[in-house]
Amino acid sequence: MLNIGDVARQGGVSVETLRYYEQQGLIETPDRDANGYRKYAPEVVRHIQFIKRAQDVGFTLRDIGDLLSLKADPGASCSDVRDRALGKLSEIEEKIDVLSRMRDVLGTWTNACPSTGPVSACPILDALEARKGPSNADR
Amino acid sequence: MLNIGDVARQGGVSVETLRYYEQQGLIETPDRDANGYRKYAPEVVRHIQFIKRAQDVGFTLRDIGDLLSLKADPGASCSDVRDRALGKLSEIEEKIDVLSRMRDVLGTWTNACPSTGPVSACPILDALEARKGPSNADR
DNA sequence: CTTGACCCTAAAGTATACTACAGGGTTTAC
DNA sequence: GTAAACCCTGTAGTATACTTTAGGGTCAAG
Repeated sequence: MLNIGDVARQGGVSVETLRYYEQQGLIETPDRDANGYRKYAPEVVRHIQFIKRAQDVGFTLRDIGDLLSLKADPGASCSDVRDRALGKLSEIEEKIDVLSRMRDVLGTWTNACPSTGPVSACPILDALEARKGPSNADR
Repeated sequence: MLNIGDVARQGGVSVETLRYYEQQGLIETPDRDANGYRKYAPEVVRHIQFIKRAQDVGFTLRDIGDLLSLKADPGASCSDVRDRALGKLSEIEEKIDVLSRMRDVLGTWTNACPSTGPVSACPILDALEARKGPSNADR
């Protein structure tokens, strides 16, 4: 059995984060020692790594809670998980699209800038001032 | 002269947003009418559109404050503005890189998923559980 | 002269994922 | 026996860009 500090070290998170995850229902409420200390089975470390890897591919803690429910539900199907992953995939692709458009516009503008001369003749500021650039349909 | 509601409508923002921008120093403090109402010159609408377009290409309000300072500073050079734009450009490219990696991983995983069968045999959950996927060097 | 639309301020709430702080027990090593 | 290192709870703070709420004046139309 591990103390919270052991789990934190092995899982690569802080003890505060562990308590936070517990509070958010992402970690099963651990048993307590006579002194009130949380006592963890070693398996919880893998559980935390699951959470961290899911974050790494873009899932929020809320998403991860869902994923964990599916994981624990014998009636759930693989396609349920796949659906979450596909949903996240399109969220990410949308973000990439938005950012790519920003990149393109900024690229155009910085190329147009001679980088010498006063701000009064700055093509970037001009572009921001005039009705140019992307619409703000998104965000 | 315009009331705040007029400016809001013409600028495509809410009156609360305008008061917020003023509080943040992004809009010059307007004169007040005898009744205490803010009175704006019509030019302020362009100013607000400047802010919104800058947001559209990824600048934060803090960034925009900087940009506005440069714009107002006769001693500032065009290259100062360009530097901000280039800095923002690399921030955006970095974000795109992170997201692209997420997309690639999620794409691989969803392709590997047969989408039938119980969660107990889900390759996506397996991938999250095992030491696979990107390191969390970023975020 | 009243009703609805508009204006004002100041403070608190929203979302996300923690981090930090205050105040206080426990355990381990020397 | 004492000091460092660890554990506990509960609350508040962080960043960003607003939105909402509470409580209260003002203006134009009928």
